Amino acid sequence: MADRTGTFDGVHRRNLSKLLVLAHLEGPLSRARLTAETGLNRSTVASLASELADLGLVEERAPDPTNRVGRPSPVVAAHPSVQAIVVNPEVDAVTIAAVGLNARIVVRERLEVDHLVTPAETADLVAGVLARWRTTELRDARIVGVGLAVPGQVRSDDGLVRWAPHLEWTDAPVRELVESATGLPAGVANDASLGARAEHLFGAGRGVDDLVYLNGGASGIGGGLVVGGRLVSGTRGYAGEFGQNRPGIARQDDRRVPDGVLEDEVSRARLLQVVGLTHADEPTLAAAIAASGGLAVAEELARQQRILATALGNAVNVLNPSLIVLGGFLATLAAHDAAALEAAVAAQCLPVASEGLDIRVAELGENRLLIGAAELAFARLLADPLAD
Amino acid sequence: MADRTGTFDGVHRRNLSKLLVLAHLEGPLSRARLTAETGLNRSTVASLASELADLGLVEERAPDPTNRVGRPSPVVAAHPSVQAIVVNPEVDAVTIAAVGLNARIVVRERLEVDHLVTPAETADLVAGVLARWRTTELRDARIVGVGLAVPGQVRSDDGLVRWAPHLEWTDAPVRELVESATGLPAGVANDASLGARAEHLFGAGRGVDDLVYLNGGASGIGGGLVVGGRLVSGTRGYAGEFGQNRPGIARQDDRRVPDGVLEDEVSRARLLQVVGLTHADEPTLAAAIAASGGLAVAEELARQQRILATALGNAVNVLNPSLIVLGGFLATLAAHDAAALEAAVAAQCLPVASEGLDIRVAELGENRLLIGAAELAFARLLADPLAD
DNA sequence: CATAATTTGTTGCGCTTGACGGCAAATCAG
DNA sequence: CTGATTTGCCGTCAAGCGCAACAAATTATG
Repeated sequence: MADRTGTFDGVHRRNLSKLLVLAHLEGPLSRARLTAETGLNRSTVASLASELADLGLVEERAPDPTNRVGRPSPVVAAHPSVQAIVVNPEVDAVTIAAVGLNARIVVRERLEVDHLVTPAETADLVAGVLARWRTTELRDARIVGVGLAVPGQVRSDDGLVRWAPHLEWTDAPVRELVESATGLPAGVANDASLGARAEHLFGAGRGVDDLVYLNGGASGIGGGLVVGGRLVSGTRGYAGEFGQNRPGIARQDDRRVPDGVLEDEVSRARLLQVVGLTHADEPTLAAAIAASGGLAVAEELARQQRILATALGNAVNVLNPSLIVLGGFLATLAAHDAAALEAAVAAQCLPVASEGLDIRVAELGENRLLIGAAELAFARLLADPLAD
Repeated sequence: MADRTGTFDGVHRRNLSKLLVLAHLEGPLSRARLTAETGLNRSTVASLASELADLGLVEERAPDPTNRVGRPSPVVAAHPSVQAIVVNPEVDAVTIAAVGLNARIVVRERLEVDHLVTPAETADLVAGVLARWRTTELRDARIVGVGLAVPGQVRSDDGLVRWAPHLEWTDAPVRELVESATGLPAGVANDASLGARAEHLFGAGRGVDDLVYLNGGASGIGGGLVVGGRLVSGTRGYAGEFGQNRPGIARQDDRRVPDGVLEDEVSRARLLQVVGLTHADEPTLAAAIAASGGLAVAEELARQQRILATALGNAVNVLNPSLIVLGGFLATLAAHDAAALEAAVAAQCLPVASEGLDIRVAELGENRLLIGAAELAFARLLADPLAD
């Protein structure tokens, strides 16, 4: 009905939210820091914090021993037993984990599969694992929801997976399937977007308000963008598909695919091929590249960097971010000659737009998607801790 | 010091702001509609509205005669005598106008110049015109600030014009110059960004939360983007420079400039050339194109559409907007064969991303930049009507 | 033309909730 | 052990919104 914005109740809820978000994002914080951070009154923070504690959403612990003058301030921490179940279905496995409100992974299980899982199978797998965990690791946990990171386009309204090419899912109502299998509210989003969110909140993009994130995987390039501190989803949730872009290619002989898209030209498969591997994880590929002194390898790296630089330059012109975060094989590609990439990007965009632009490698490891997906499940709670 | 967010005072200020913004954007509104729109209580709206009236920011008029049952509701309208001075320096002229809080242009004057104006000259021109107006048209006006729309890159922190190539301004502190010449607070921004803001708030993009705006001018292509209902400025304010992008060009012989950018390939000058004109305003160019049955003209239009479609497809992949607004000669280019352009864009981006995508022509005429610039001047007032 | 129905302004009251100030508590410096 | 400093705790205060009852102004109905 009414969105309580503008009323007193709304203020209260927003203040609770603000505290909980701080505890969630910044980790354990003293009450004193919370008052400083929120600008609220000491007494107000005290009452809000104890309200959150009563709700079981935060723990108030004894003060940390600090070496400063004055009365020690109790530490407020997001309650670790408030948890989200997160799911990442892939071609060869389904990873399921539980993530605490303190953003730490509690349990994690990778279920290898010998065939492509269907949406219904995925839901059943989640329900099964959850039922087992509920009697063991998560006996005392309070599970607030499920977040799914899906390699495909997900409609944000209803979580419908419109198309996940590698899983061969089309218009899959996986959100509803998971909700009815588990009895928990679920959220679904594109995996790369969730990676962007994770890197923004907990990784290389901490505290940065405008960033572009690109991840290079085995099957293509995905991404996400943060504008003004908020993850961009677009109208329907399909934003961030950098891999499908067609960047300019200045040298005609740099092109491999006629009318190809970015991920046709800048691809992990081509890197593997040129170093003579068929399958390899990222460290192995990076090592192989570093070890190789071959001209062909150097050529291919330079070619891919040139095309990537144009794509990044385009993004910089349009979005004027202060940071570009590269993950997966794009991190390997960038790390190989970071200065060259930075220079190429700067050369391909408006001079002022690249001022103060930083290009960094993603920090979070393989848990990135899980942490991002947990944000989906925590979103409601964080936005309004009183919304049951 | 503290940003009063989260306190009661903050609620009050936000509510005042909400009402004023509604009156500003939606035009005159009944108090009844305001209560519905804000979700606040009748009595609250009454008190807020009369507070705004006391501040001289809105007028409360007698009810409009409506044919509906029930007691008529007084109409609240943004006060037209609360005004902004707006300035648009160009190569051949400086346009100065006064815009009311009701978003209507009160006075407008185009001062032709026979040389490139300097920032200091611009400031003097503004101060001179303003002084004259203050004794005539604007005798009873309450001028709250100045907004400048500059064709160049403007740093958002301090309004420094980093580079305006056609005006030949470099690192021009035009904001400070105007502020000290007029004694009014001033804001400066890129002209195309302000065009995007105007089209978003009052033009083809009304009510649309995610849109991309591209304007084709004589000297290039500028643009702006709205994400989640907010104009994107980027870290330093340089966002929206679509004209400097390098989109993929599938057919090699479509390229005119080696390693050229979008505005090298998709250009008004090339259109003029192919129809055999040297100078023409937009209607003249459009008429010439429509009149010409020549193959060369059709070829050039199709070529430019192809390249534009790739650039737009890239933007759609990344931003998933629900609307693309085209202005200037890009509107002419699009109108020539709208279906072809839509199809080409859809073919160049992820299928789901173009679902429900609309491509429209800009609605606001030559006053677009002025109305956008007024938003700069009104921003403070609208965000916090009590902030003196 | 009179009465009913409907919508909305007006008024006074109450309640929620954050700010404020005084005091106590807990630490460190010397 | 004393003073300084920081912070928690508690009682009081007040700003401002919701609410409900009533009044006012219009249309619908017979």
